[in-house]
Amino acid sequence: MVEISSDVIRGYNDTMILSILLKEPSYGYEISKQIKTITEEKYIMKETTLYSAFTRMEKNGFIESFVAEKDMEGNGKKRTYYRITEEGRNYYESKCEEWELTKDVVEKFIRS
Amino acid sequence: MVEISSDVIRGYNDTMILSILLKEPSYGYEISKQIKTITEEKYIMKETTLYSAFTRMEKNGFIESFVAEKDMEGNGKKRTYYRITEEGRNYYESKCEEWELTKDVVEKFIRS
DNA sequence: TATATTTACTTCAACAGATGAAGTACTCTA
DNA sequence: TAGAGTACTTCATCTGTTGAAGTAAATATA
Repeated sequence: MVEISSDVIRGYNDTMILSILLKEPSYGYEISKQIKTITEEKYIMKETTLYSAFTRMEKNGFIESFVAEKDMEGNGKKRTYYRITEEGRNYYESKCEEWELTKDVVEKFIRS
Repeated sequence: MVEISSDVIRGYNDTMILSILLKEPSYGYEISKQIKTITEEKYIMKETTLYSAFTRMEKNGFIESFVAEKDMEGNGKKRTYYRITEEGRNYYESKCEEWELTKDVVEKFIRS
């Protein structure tokens, strides 16, 4: 089985998280499960990678956090939710452009 | 202008170098110029990145070095040439497979 | 012939992001 | 009431990239 190495996906962890936050605010555990589902378990983001991405992106102004005691139905434990900012949206857009370029570049070196 | 960040291309610097060495042995300065040409200057590998990749890959057994005083025409200065090994070829092949998977995964998070 | 540019590297310290290990604590289910 | 699931946090370590700086031979230009 081929596995994705961290050096390859490194530049896109933040982008994945932001793409999920584009739809609605969410929190760590939920985002982690979504990434697993969306990629059909081809990629599982490590907890430490995820939470350190939150810290970094909040510092960079790409996301904002707020604490919610319970979910809408009054279930679950306290969570830290994150919401994407305007800067986050812009960053996401620029990453999408960068991806097209990266794909072009890398594929010149990949056997077809 | 969109620029490729190091975190994105990180996992593919070694692959690019190996793909050039698949054709014939080469050396730093020449490989660097080839990458620039092949990518139409969309990606320029930094010297330190390139030379540290050589050290790492030689240690990993993906490439072997030999010194040539001059080129075929008797021009130029002393160079350290690198030749890809069987392990290097295998590594290259596995990276190509990994790339297909990575592309699939990343594109699930990129706006189309 | 003197100077500038190109070729061909090397060394080193600093940095950022990913990671494993370990721990905390609450909630839900059987 | 025990165990699984939820929801994180802290910390030390590792790897690859990078900037800055330096070395030195070969070639082009004036």
